[in-house]
Amino acid sequence: MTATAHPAARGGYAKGRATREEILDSAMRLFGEVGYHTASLREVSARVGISHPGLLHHFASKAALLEAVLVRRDEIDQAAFDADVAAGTDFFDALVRVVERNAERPGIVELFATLSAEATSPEHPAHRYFEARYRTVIDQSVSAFTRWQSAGRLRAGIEPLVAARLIVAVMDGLQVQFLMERDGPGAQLDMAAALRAQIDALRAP
Amino acid sequence: MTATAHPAARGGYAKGRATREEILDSAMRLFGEVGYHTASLREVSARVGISHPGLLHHFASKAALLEAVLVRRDEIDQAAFDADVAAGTDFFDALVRVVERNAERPGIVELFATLSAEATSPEHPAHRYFEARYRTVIDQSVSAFTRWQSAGRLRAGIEPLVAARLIVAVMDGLQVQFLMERDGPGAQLDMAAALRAQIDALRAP
DNA sequence: GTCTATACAACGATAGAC
DNA sequence: GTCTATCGTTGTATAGAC
Repeated sequence: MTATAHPAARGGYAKGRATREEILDSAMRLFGEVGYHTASLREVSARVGISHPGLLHHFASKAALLEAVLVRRDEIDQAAFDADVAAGTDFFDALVRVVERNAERPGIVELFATLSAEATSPEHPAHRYFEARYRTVIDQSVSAFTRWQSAGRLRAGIEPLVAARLIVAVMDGLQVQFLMERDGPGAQLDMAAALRAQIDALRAP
Repeated sequence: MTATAHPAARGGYAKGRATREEILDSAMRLFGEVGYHTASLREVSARVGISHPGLLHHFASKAALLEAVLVRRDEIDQAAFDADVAAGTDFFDALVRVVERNAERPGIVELFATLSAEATSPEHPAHRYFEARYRTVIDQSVSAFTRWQSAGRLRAGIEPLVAARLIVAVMDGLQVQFLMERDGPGAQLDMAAALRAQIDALRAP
């Protein structure tokens, strides 16, 4: 089926680390395009120009490849978020900026939206990853809302934990609507604006 | 419109319908247990007691079987929702009751949460189904919030369309958190209570 | 350590017999 | 309407070239 490139065509064998990065790039792109389940290891390897057992030398399984993609993507996003917060940006403003950046990369949004739902199953290879991720984001949001509460800025009758879960739920849910309408007619959903409205709604009047 | 195309002119439907129902029952159960992708046609057919080409005689593809399951599930849910509204229940109270019922059926919640994310892709067999579903729910919510607005009950600065999208986003997002924590320690997430908090947050103070 | 080649069981789907 | 047989593709495992 595919014309497998020979090692010589790719510059020899001494490319271990570089090949790994190429695989990660290729996999992140393909997972984002067609989803994790639909993407095949043979297609990822073909795009890199190696055989699929060649890929499996760098990543022991498809699940391991997925996890590496997730960790890598998270490092990039987390770095941008941390930079914002370190620069003095308000926590929720920094969240809005994350959403703004995501709106520019539908492929990544699709990957995370699909995976966070799949990974809900305890047996899914990315389950522990997403569990930890949700715990972290919710904990940080609870802290921020608790500070609001102390300053009398949190809407009465809503606990910080519930507010935190609603914020995270809105970020997740908006992604699905954003993706669902991306090919349709009319103006596209502005996720960042909707998130701002949600933050306002949780603010004391 | 639907992809469940029957061979229009065919004689013997008498026994076919019963088998069809058995397949639908079995598929809905298995999809809910292990998810759409993990479930195999061979397993569904084995539970019914036929071969998998036998199943494919009733449903042209795995995707067509999925769509039939979704339509069937939706009819049941919609009937319960409509009954609530017909009995004079407020629109948002009826939504909360939908969520309450869902909390009793994690398998169905997982099926819908996973699929609504997957079906985001325009090529997915259930894409058109979910697109229509979202349009309907959002339209109904917009109507309800517009009535709120006329009565001065909608929080100032939030448009009915944005409020509607936030409600739907919260319902979707809470499902992911609910599923993600279902096997973990501690008390389980109360989706209905969180949805009530969200509705309160969108109410004029 | 890096990679190709090959084999395997399970999958969705199709063809044709009864 | 349901079967057996078969196809191409998938994730994965192993053997071995350099």
